[in-house]
Amino acid sequence: MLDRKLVRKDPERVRKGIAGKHVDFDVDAFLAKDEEMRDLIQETEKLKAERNDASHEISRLKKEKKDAAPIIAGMKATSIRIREVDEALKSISEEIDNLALAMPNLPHESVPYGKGAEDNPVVKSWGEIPEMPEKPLSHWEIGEKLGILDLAAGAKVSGRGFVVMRGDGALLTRALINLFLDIHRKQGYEELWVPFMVNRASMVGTGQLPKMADDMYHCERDDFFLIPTAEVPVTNMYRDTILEGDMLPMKFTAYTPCFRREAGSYGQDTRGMTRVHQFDKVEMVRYALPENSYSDLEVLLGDACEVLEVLDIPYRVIELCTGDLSFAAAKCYDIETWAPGVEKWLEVSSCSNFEDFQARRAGIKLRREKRAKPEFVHTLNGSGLALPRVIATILEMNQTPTGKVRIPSALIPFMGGIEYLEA
RNA sequence: GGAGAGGUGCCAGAGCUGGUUGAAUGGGACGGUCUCGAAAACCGUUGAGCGGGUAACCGCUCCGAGGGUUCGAAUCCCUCCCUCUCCGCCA
Repeated sequence: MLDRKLVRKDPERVRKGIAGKHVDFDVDAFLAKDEEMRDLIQETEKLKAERNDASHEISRLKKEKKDAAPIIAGMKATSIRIREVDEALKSISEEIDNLALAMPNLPHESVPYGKGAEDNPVVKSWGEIPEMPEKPLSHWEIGEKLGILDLAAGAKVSGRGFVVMRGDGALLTRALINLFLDIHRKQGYEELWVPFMVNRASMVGTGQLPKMADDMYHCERDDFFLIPTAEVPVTNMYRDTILEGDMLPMKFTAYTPCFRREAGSYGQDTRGMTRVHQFDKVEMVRYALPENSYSDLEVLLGDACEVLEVLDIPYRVIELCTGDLSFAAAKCYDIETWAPGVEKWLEVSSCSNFEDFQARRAGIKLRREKRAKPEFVHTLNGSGLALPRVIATILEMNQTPTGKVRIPSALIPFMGGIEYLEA
């Protein structure tokens, strides 16, 4: 959510920011409604002040055993009017709230302007892509050959977009989760284990709702949502909370499965495990002081990159341009690894600064000094990392001419000493 | 799932026979007096959101959430959520 006062005061800046994201939003219609609402607020408040005065008067008269009937009779009309105005006010503020929730965050001034993914600049590259066999196999071919990835089984028990990992494949998943969490703990993140289903307020808090409703799995009976990322439970832990100034910064890491309907992406990545409905991810979430959030974003990005460096996997970092930036983000870096089998860069991490956008929605504030006015915190998060794409990269990048897959050395201790995946 | 108890300010805890109660009292925290310093004691301060105003300030709302009754509700009624105790069921 944006600061409503900012929208009033500097609509031009808001219009520009929204336009940069290529989102359709009528700022003027919003402002018109906002003004209408403020008129109603003033009317009802005036009436209520009247009513409060009369109430005191009635109370006084009754105590003095005097007749209050005339005032009471007079207040009946006022009361009815208050009810009418409040009703109108309620309906218009609901409209405004819905509009406000659909207004995207504004890109940070440092974000390059662009239309879409093709305009995202590469800002960093690390490692060398090793020499590959003539025709590198895709991860699903390797996975099936080694018997560690069973897509048919996944399709049978659940459906398309679900995978079964078996044997050393299952072990690989577990090993990666452990390695990732260990790295983040060393980086100073507090490890959390959180619910995988959350309530509606949490989904609104981090910005998944109402905009992305179609991409979420919903348990209607209990109105629970399967989390699309650990960001949701971790960021919402402090929903409607005023933090003490010295609590910041806070940083958390959590492993969770992630559930996504991928409603808008039919036809993309239809094979393999690079786009599935359920996947595993280790996430980092930071609560930052506003003045530090951008330096924190760089640190967060570095913390995610470190995971790939530990695994000795080459990567590149791209900065999302305005047009490719997600709804809630003010600035975002994606980390991508090369998958020679599918000949694609895979997004294994996304590190974003939401500034106070989520904090406003979720009501996460901080009080710097004892009696200071609470202000909104900044929230950030980044994947560290998304498992299936890392696995795809490892399988494709580390495949040998003899059909084996070399396990990155840092991972071997987590794999019970296994150095190669082989049939 | 069944039975009961309860959800009030930073915490504890009154109020709940409807009427200056945003809320007693205690604790904590902060500021001050006292002291060489500290403790104790004493005095004072101590919620958030919204609207109006350059500001000082003024007004409105909030006692789990949402409705209702009433001139007026923390206080009465209804629905929902959550917590605790007991029973049942269960990994």
